[in-house]
Amino acid sequence: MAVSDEVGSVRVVAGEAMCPYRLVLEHVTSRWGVLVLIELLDRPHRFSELRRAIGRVSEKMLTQTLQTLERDGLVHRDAKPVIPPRVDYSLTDLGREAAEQVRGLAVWTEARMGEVQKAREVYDARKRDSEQG
Amino acid sequence: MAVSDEVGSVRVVAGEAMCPYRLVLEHVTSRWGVLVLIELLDRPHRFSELRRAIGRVSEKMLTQTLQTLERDGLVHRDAKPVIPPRVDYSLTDLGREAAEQVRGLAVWTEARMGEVQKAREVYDARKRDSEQG
DNA sequence: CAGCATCCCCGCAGATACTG
DNA sequence: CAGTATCTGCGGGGATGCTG
Repeated sequence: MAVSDEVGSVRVVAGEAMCPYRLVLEHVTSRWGVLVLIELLDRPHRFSELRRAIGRVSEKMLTQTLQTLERDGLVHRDAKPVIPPRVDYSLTDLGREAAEQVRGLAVWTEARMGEVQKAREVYDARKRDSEQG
Repeated sequence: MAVSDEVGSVRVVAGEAMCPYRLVLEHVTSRWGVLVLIELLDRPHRFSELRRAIGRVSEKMLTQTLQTLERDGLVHRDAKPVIPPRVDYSLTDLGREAAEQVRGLAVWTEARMGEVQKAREVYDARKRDSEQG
């Protein structure tokens, strides 16, 4: 078979076909990545602690998110060889830096959330007016 | 038709069924939202300027992102009634605050990108070893 | 408890065509 | 130029079941 027949099917993990800058940015700003980083900034967590703390995250997505962050060197995974298994996740130094940036965003969001919601109401009201009136 | 037949199809905009806090956070950390905010922090942009500046964003996604950010009161849309149409997008005061937080993340990412990539190589190498060796 | 494997849905996002 | 409208795929992500 010709090599050219293969290239079409060559596939890296979704989204990897972009510049490294955006790739890293997307990992730390990913839906669950953001929440994981913020939680871990507080203190190390076990897997199930993270699940409870974040809430409404599936096992699969949490695992996936943690693996991505670990691979990027932001999260440290400490699996203790005991029964039942116990795995602790914590931030690396690099991860702590990232998490602090993310926290800035989170703090801002919490502070301004009300204003955002008001802005939405204004926007929606205007839109209704321009459509009906 | 019974109302109960309808409820299944009742659908708000995707992802709206979550707490407002996360919702706002997801808008500003969204794939294109991040990049738009950063670009606009520099200066106001026209629609096509944004497209070029960001690169590889479809018209549709850019429009959608801008509408979301406008609705949230982060971006101001100034449509001038001229032909050909000219629309300028800029940050509101609220948007500027958000954008500055996002920029922190972007600056960090650019600075530490190299370390992240190294961490990945280490991770991948370890994984290969543990699988083969 | 912490994960992996599998199945499957639906919604994000790109492509295309059209409008003011 | 700056959008809307419509179609389509494919991959994110949830649900479930199983393993060490």
